[in-house]
Amino acid sequence: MVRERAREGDPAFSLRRVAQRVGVEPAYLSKIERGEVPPPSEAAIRRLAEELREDPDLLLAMAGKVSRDLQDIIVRRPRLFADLLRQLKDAPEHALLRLVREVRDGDW
Amino acid sequence: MVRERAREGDPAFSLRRVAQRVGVEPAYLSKIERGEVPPPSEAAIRRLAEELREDPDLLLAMAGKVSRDLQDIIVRRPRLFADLLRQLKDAPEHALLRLVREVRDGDW
DNA sequence: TGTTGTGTGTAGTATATAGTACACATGGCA
DNA sequence: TGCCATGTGTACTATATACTACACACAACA
Repeated sequence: MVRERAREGDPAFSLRRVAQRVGVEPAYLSKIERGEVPPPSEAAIRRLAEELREDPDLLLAMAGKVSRDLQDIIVRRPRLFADLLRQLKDAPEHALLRLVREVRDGDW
Repeated sequence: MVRERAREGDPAFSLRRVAQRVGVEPAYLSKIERGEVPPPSEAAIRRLAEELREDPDLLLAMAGKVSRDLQDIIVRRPRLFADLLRQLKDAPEHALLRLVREVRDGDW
């Protein structure tokens, strides 16, 4: 579903070639793509993301996972970030975007 | 380290009694407390937290884990929350507290 | 028409995770 | 001093995770 797009016209993105570059067995990648097996490790997902030029956080999310570095951020100040996330859980998209922008630009 | 405090003077918080109520073997709880084994499952940590009247997010964090419900919040909008968390990673405590408060009070 | 590349089915495996079961030494206290 | 509760050491185990290895059917193409 992700690879297929890159594959259009480019044989370098055949399942076998990608699997080879990523370092997993073709049969395994095939099963991953069809959701026939549970998602691979974070490390494998990261290599896959790099190979497909996709956002690792996005691919990890598709696998129901959260990047270890993000988990570590939360783990260091669990109550603060737990509160924040649960409060933002159902916030509308535009509000979140604004918040991210404001925090980034430092005006808060 | 957590249980010990509750234990002061209260024999209901002996390792064996707590283990019994939480539903794990005393020997296992002993090893957990001394860090001799890897942290238990999220479910076991939650039962332990309830028994000790501690914040589950805090105990999970001590185990290097992040609550599944928080992970799910991120997984639903990975890019937004990934950005936000990484930007807030090194933010000073007071700034984070203010942000949490502002978001909670709705003035943003 | 044979070989080359494609995706996939089946079977097996190494390692990690998440514990249990039981025995043992120690200290209080009746 | 016999008993009971405490915490802990050793040995084992079931299940999940994260894959590999190999065989197979199909399509193109030289």
